[in-house]
Amino acid sequence: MRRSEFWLQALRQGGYRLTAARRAVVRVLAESEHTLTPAEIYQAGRRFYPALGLVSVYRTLEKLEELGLVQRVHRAEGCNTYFPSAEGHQHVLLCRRCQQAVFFSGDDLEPLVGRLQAETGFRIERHWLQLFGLCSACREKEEKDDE
Amino acid sequence: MRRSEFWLQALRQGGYRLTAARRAVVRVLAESEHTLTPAEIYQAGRRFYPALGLVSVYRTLEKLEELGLVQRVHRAEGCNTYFPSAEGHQHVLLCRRCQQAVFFSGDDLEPLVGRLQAETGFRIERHWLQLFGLCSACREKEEKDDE
DNA sequence: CCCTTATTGAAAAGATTTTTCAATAAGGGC
DNA sequence: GCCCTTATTGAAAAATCTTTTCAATAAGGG
Ligand SMILES: [Mn+2]
Ligand SMILES: [Mn+2]
Ligand SMILES: [Zn+2]
Ligand SMILES: [Zn+2]
Repeated sequence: MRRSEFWLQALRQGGYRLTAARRAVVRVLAESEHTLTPAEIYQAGRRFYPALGLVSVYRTLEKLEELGLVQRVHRAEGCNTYFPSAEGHQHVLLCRRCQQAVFFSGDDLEPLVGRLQAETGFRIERHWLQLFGLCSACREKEEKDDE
Repeated sequence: MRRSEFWLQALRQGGYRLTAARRAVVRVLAESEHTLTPAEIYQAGRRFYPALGLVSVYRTLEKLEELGLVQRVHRAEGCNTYFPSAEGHQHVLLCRRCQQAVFFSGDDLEPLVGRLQAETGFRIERHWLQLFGLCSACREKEEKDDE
């Protein structure tokens, strides 16, 4: 099943109605390979549903986040971009130029977490890990710019 | 040398004047063990210098960040808290209840980064790592609340 | 002790997000 | 299919947070 269909179904099961506004937001974000701001989702969404309001973008994001389907992605330049949530324990690798986002897994923080719990007395409950760099397409473009 | 003295000296060397507003911000943030918002710095700063303006807090944070002395700390509840910068390669462990922040080092992400560069074609340049939990004091308080 | 000018706080402006509200339409029950 | 209830909508207003403007002030080199 496509991710957007799954999201629509999850919204329904969460007791929410399926509206044109929600369909537009889901269509834009569920299939995106890039993190998107509310304003970007709004712009893109209006191509599918021109009456879409920015308020409904915010409201739909809120519901998708609550259902665990969407996550907020923070960056140095701004903390209001959104992306489909990881499935299972994954984090994102982000291109600083084009905002492409790729999931990865396999961080092995257990030893570190264990050691720090012992040393600091904290009970460690969660962690954020994000990797930043340049995707291969942007690396080529950047080299071209340097000439 | 105390961290606040060092910061004042660094501001001077950066070509900035030492004013009462800057001294107040430095005094509050340099010795803090907790991440602080601009509004919290403003409130605390006014106890040392009642004429302090919120604008000067923002402007001082901007300079301290530019000099690499202060870093912004992001959390789920908000992305506008500040804390002294790590020295060398360190990250922070944060208490979700009292905002206490503790530096740590020793994350070993090299193997992961190497593997992902090969797999994805990204050139990975930096990473964010933050650990969240409960400090020991807050753990006790939370247990008491549960009774 | 000047003099230049960086810096200040207050107020205004900008940017982003949330709330309010009357109109609309989703979708369960018939 | 057709109601009827009420969740949802978009526009406008309000609330928040941050930045800019500006005339007054004070830092600090000479
Ligand atoms: Mn992990
Ligand atoms: Mn690290
Ligand atoms: Zn890229
Ligand atoms: Zn704590």
